[in-house]
Amino acid sequence: MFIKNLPHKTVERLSQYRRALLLILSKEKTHVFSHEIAQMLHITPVQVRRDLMLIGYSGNLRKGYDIKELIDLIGKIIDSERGQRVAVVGLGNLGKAFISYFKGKRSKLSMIAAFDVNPEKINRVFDGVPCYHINQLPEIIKQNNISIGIITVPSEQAPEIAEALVLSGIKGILNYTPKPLNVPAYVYLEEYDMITSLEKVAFFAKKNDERFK
Amino acid sequence: MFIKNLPHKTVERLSQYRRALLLILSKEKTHVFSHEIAQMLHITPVQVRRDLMLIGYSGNLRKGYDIKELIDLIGKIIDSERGQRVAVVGLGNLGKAFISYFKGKRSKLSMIAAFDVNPEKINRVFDGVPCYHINQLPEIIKQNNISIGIITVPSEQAPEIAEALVLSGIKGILNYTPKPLNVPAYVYLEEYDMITSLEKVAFFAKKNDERFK
DNA sequence: TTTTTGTTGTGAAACTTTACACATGTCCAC
DNA sequence: GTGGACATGTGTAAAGTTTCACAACAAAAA
Repeated sequence: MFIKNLPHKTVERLSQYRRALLLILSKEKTHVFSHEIAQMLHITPVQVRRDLMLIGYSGNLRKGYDIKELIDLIGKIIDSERGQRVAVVGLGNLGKAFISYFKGKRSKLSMIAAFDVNPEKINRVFDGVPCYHINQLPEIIKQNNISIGIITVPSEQAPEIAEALVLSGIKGILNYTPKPLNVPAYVYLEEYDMITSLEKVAFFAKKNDERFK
Repeated sequence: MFIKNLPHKTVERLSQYRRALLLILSKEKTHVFSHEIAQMLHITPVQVRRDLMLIGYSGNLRKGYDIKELIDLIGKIIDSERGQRVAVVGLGNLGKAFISYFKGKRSKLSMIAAFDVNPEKINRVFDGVPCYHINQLPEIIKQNNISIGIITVPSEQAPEIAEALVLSGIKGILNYTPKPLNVPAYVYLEEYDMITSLEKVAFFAKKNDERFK
């Protein structure tokens, strides 16, 4: 399913809508209003309607949106039909956290492999995900047609990991190290830095505090 | 130090500038150009200059920006003079990851406490941070004047934790659970959802892949 | 039948963030 | 000194995102 140029923020919210909707779907409740979705995510109803407009979904004027239909439509848009396989590089606390969070979430995304250098972790299975030595990365990525890589190694090693991932044919990278990475344009890169978001919270908390004093 | 309404994105970048600058500061290199900073973070030089303009910092036309001065100025703006104390609620993999990431980063932020319900973790020290039972949260938060809380508990428990944090006088919350929280306006709330960002990467990776095919 | 109520869908405005374009200034080379 | 090379600082435009305001409409109530 194709929608021309869906905004980044809308894509994020669609993922959240779907998860929220899955939680409230039941025999008794088959429809939902924009203000109900909005309330669950603490955003405005207009925002919800605008997002749904962008994906071309129409609700019922009196009953709201058909929950099941909407879940399916979001799936058609954000999921890949054939599914996508994911690997975590770096099985430290953060890598493990990701795998645990992921577990049980039914999804078109499947966590296939983890990589590390620690001999105690290699060739063992963590929460259903096998861990390999980083040397095997190209081989495993290619064999299993893994298209998404999550980098949770110490930041000094992030660039070489990214390069290895790119050379192995990865399509998207989620980088949790503070080291900004360089990848070709055909690889989608998302960077997230925990320290930065903590410093941001600290800044606005301080500011809020002054403002409300 | 006060700057009127610094944009959110600028605050995030300032935190990143500072970290990048700390890495390159040395006897030999005392100044830096906007395009050098830009290159390190993979953004445009104009963006860097605009951010520095917003915080009122002027560089030297020929030598660029004085690294040390700039680091100090950023500190004056984003740090709180008296420092801020941080606690992690939920000492699972994610909570541990946060503490480890944090360790060693000199900063005006100090990680003071962790909370959990698992008896094996309570009253032990992880990476220099003591872990308490969640029942002790209000007491410890108040006694230690902790102003920032990071929530890394299972998502069902997030709302009650948030409420406890707010009642204990917290000023900012960083929520890593997918459960959107409700907090009063005087508490700054930042939400980050790992699954959503993974689904986002998956979506744009898929799209990129189609585009470059 | 008519009015009231409450919802969706959306053009247009407002706000936020980034990029362009270029005036200004400094140093170096000649 | 005069011109060239190269930075900074910034008005303004552009792009991205959210919100306002309201038309359109369906069902229930009067």
